[in-house]
Amino acid sequence: MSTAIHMLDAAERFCTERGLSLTPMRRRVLELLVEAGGPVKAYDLLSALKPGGAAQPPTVYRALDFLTRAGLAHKVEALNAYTACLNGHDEDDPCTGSAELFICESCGNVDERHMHRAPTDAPEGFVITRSVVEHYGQCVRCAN
Amino acid sequence: MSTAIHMLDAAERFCTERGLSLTPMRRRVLELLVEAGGPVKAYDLLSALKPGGAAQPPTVYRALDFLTRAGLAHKVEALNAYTACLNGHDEDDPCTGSAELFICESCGNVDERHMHRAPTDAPEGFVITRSVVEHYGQCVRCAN
DNA sequence: TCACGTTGCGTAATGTCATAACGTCACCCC
DNA sequence: GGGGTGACGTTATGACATTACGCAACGTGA
Repeated sequence: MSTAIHMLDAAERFCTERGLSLTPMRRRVLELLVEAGGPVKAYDLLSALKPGGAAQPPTVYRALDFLTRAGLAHKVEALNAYTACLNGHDEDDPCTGSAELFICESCGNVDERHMHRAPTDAPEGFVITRSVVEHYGQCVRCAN
Repeated sequence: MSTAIHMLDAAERFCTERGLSLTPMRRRVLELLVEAGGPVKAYDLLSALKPGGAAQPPTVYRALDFLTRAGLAHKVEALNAYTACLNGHDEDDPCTGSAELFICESCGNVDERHMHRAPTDAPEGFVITRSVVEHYGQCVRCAN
């Protein structure tokens, strides 16, 4: 799958440009997320990392923390899982950290939109710093 | 606070009308959520229930499951916490289960809007069954 | 009236998700 | 070459949630 390689290369460039260090461990975790193509649990990543050095929880959580801070991955709150950011990080469209996720409960696929719109019906004067928006249902393939 | 009592009475009527049984345990948990006026952790509810019979996790989780299914409470996914549904359940505006939450990170207050709008930018043909929408930031009082 | 299914809750144990606290190593930089 | 910093290993623990089993209360229909 060349798209996966492309995404990793893009991530590499993305980090270099910003002085972030995409270490082997972080790159490996991102690679696993990209390969999965959907939400992955932290402990599943942990298992996947094992063959080649016994990894402990903090290792993978630190990597996930870096990736989510950098905008290269998102946490799926309602699943306690993590997914690679689908955005091309090689364009001038860096991920802001507030993505709108569409999660298919049948095939596990995740589609991602970046929120351009602010909620029109926010309480008077409420200042939003972070949003969690996750839609669950069925993608077009599974709905039929 | 008479609003709390009003909310519990409304919940009582809401359940009666629908053949749901708001048992003492469920009522007590809802009461604690209403009193808190913001997100509460399951284990905090558990502690609050203790004096008067040692409660175990399943007890409170069962009550929360009932309340969320009935639409009387919501889970705040990003906090692993629960909050009473602010909607008046005595009007013809039953909670659909998909609320949009505005959570103040300073004072912990939660404001709630019901989503009337569907996302305009959903993937082609995606059928949404459930949405999680949580905005974090500062309410108008804390922002100043 | 009694057998039977259903519902709600008690209880013990366990599973799952995440972090704290500490040490070490490599690197950079003056 | 001392000192700060960042990344990661390691051990232990904390925080959140569920499984599995049992029993009592209640309603229903034979």
